[in-house]
Amino acid sequence: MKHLRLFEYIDAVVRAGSIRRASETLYITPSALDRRIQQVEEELGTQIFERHAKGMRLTAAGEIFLDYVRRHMADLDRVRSEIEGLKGLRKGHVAIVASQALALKFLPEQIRLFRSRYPGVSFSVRIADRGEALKSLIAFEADLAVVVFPKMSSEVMQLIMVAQPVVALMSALHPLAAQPTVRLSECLNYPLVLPDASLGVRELLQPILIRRTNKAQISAETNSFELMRGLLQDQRSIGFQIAIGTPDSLQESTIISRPIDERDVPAAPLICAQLRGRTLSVAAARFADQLTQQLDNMNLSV
Amino acid sequence: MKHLRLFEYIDAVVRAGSIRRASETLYITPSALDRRIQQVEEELGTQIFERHAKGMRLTAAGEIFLDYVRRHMADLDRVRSEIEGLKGLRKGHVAIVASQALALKFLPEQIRLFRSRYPGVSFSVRIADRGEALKSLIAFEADLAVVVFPKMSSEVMQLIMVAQPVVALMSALHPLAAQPTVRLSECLNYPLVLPDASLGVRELLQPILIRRTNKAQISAETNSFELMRGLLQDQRSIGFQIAIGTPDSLQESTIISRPIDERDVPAAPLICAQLRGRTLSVAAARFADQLTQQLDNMNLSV
DNA sequence: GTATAGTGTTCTAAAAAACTCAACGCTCGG
DNA sequence: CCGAGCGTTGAGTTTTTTAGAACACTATAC
Repeated sequence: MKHLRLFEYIDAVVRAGSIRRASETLYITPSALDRRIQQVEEELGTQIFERHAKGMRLTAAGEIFLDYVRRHMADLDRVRSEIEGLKGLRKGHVAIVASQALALKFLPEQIRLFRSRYPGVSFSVRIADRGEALKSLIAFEADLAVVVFPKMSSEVMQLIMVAQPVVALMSALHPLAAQPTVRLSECLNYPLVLPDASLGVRELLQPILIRRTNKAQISAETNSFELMRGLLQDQRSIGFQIAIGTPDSLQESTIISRPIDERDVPAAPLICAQLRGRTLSVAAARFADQLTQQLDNMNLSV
Repeated sequence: MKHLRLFEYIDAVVRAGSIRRASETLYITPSALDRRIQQVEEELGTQIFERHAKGMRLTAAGEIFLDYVRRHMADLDRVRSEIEGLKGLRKGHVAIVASQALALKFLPEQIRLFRSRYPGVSFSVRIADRGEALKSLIAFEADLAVVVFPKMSSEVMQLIMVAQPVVALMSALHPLAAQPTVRLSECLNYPLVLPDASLGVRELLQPILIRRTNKAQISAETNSFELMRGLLQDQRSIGFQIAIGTPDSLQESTIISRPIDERDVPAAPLICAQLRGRTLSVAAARFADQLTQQLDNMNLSV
């Protein structure tokens, strides 16, 4: 929409941190950008930005105004979506930020399912760690967050939570692959490939591993489950993941998962959340419905 | 603010009901107005207005969009107010819609009290009947409503309610003026000046009067308490009002009030309300605080 | 029926706003 | 002390918005 170009300008300047950098992403000149910001400040009767030698920082008034700007932009998206919704959700967009565990299987399946019913709805999915995911919600960059073991804040509203058991990942040719379930102590006999601190699973394992630190041999730490699966091809190493993020054993995968005995490792909370007080677009709200329903079913079957 | 001129245009067209009438209040030509509306409709991909021979009516999509427009105009007011609030509420505005009973004493006192603390805050007060008052809230024309015996809707949020006893009004020279309190049956011996159906007090009296319709002699019905007080100068007639709306007996008023026995007439609910889900401006919120506090004190002392 | 008064709309040109380009003054870090 | 980055300004250009008059349409009154 034409009339909120000004809002996009302000938002861009905040994100870029300076007029000149923002002007590049906006494809306009710094002078034009500067003038419009000055105009707003004049209309408000207050400085929105502190001018600094290396850029612009928001003032207290600017923080208030930025919040208004972002809410306003997100709200217009919702309005457009609702208007489209009058015609049966033919168009729409859902912006998701999610933990890595969901990138392999869960989200692709869910999006495929949703788009089979609503082909006109498009998706943008950003994979991020738990901290960044919630930040994205607050900055109105994402409609929904699906995150493993997040540290919740009061600004974020939890839509559903399911407990996800932690599983051990290994090559199909691994000695432990023959067992239906494994004990954590068995895993410690093999080299471990651990998720790093940015991932939720690690936070669950950490206190347990510390107690047995002399037994465990940590061969690698990574923030990429893809890399982890690659390392497991040595047929010796063992990795960890939550159940929902494991490769589908039906497909010809060389990596398999085995549940870890519940007594050894507690389940990981997986939550779906949105920004508190925000009204989601029709498309996002309906996708959230689908997610909560599917996750709920999953919860019951476990 | 410059960038929401478009919003004001749309709002004005809705209020005026036609482009030409709206263009007069906006001081622009109908053609300019028409073009910008068409531009919005093109950007939204939908008609916002139904074109009718005698004007424009909102479509379903238009209703959604108008709600967005009005919410955001009100929200910008709040944002500006909050920014001013950073400097100690030096400026601000509160728009009130209230029942007639409050126009004589209560609201003037409250506004005087508030402005003694915050001289920079201005007020606009519209006196309206119960139906119109709530409509004003919903149309974002007023921040707060103070109404006698309103029929609440789910869109409106009640901030406080106090029970207001109904009192009889009469000349200071009236036969009943000698008594500290009166019974309703005593009043029926005199000509009655009744508030009309648009006023809350009438709704309380109506079922009681119907039962004694043969005894009561109704000399006048009016929607103006001012007129009522004028009619009472005959030293015979009796009028009705809620306690908060009666003239101050300390001042040299020729009209006095006497409580009616509680067994005869139930108390009238007086409520202060705002639009549900709306965040008030700093000034309006603080005035609402004052109102609820004062009303609450009043409630305890009764 | 037909005139009429109201409506939305389109065409033109003019006014206003937004933007570009080039230059300036400033502050920081090497 | 200098250079790289920053925000800012002035003059000129482009785009957007508005004005004014004319047109097409539809209810309503006569």
